[in-house]
Amino acid sequence: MSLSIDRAKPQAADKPTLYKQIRLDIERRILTGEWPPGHRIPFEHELMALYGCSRMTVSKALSELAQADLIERRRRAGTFVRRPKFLSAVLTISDIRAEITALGRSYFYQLIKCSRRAANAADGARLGVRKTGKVVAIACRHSADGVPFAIEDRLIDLDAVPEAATADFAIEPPGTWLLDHVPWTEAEHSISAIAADEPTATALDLAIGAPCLVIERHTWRSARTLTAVRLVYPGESHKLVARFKGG
Amino acid sequence: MSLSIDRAKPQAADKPTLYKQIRLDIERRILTGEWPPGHRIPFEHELMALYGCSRMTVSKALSELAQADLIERRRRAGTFVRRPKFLSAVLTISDIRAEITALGRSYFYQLIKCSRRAANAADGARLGVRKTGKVVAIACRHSADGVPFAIEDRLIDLDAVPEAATADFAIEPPGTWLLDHVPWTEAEHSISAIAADEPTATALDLAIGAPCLVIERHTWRSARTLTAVRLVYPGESHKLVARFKGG
DNA sequence: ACGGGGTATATGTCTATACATATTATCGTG
DNA sequence: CACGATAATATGTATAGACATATACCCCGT
Repeated sequence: MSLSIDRAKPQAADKPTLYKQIRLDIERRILTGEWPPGHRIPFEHELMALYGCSRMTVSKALSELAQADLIERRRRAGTFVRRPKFLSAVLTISDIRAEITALGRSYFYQLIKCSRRAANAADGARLGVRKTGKVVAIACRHSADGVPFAIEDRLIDLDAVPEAATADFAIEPPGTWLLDHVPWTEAEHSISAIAADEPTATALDLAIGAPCLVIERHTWRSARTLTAVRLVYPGESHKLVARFKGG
Repeated sequence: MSLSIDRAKPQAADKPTLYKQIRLDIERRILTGEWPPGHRIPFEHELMALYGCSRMTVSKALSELAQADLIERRRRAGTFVRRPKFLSAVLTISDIRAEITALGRSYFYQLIKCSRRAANAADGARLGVRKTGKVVAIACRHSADGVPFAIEDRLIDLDAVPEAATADFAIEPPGTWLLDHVPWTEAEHSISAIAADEPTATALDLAIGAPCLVIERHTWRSARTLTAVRLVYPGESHKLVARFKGG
């Protein structure tokens, strides 16, 4: 087909490649609402004619949009704009040390307690494992500019992470050490608010009953529990921010 | 090439398609740590030989992994396993009505206040717009099984969402109406914990000073503010759960 | 009216090939 | 040795064609 040659030369002028143009074009129509959720977007052969390109090219554009969950493709039926299922956001919870130093504040870490022991029933329940082996239990505190920032209460399964037995958590925070040494595949976060009990209030320098933000995180490597951690932040001075952009 | 024919017949036995097998295989090696961050994965021509397929096929597998941010591809240099940037999680905040009914609980919605007015300075600051036009201000309460679940305090920019002037928020919760009628491109969430003040405590049937989880969400469509909402949940009875799985 | 079976059709996967482009490696020259 | 031109190479984009597969739809018989 000579049309492809006609377009091939001025291609140097267009910065974006053809499939990316198509992808962005469709994306724009969806995000502006021109093609609302449920709308059937043109068939591949129609888009071929529209953009004057081969089917593989429009298919590549559509496949990427499908992978990004903006559209849904159904055989024989066509391709449809997806209803934004839920309002979802990518919540980035970085390592606390990195988070504090990124803000230009001084970081101070204090190990409160660190014990290696056989897991008891409570530990087993918290890690979600039946067979109880050895664990490391750590309590520590993170401070920024001398002010308590968060307290951390962590269990590490030594059967899954034997290297943790030799790590020195008096020097390096366990979260930082784990991120650097242990690959993980899945994590689950649970966020809630509590009133500070006496030990928490003392550790965070708050009044008893003050609101605190609690993040509990459970981390696995292919169905194997690695660690469970509970982080408590002063509620009114700490915010989690998550930003989502479509596309 | 006859090799492709050799593989074509037993293909009926293999459930996953060839490129998906390749994709999963590489994904597995990355997630198990066999190929750690920074590792250069085999060149396309090596993978072609390994799996006995064409370059387009391995390219498709690698492109999807690149889109999912598991690998990074550099011309002339090769393809490399990406270092997991941060511990990030996809936080799904669904529509409250959907969230409650999905749990099999009865949903009850109550409009407390709804006024259409010219934006004052506080409204402008909250919406992040300089030029103040008209807004809709809504206060309402969501209940599950007759128990207060969350209170909502929302501003909608009528210049950006003129249809909101005619919607009846006595019948349908504003969050649900917006999700169904207004496309958005960006959202930002901020999560914190507060102590319940008097009106909050009354509305949620809590003691004054009880910890509450607060989610503030700002939604845009291409840099244009649509709505800002503040949701307050009883802190100890509500949890946000975010799950992340690699790949 | 209803259900079953066949067919048309849109997407899904794959091949072989071609040329473009970015970037590294190499080589030659001052 | 420094440095700039040049070649080599891995990925990036695009094509035309082929066959696979799921399924919406029509038609037909009951």
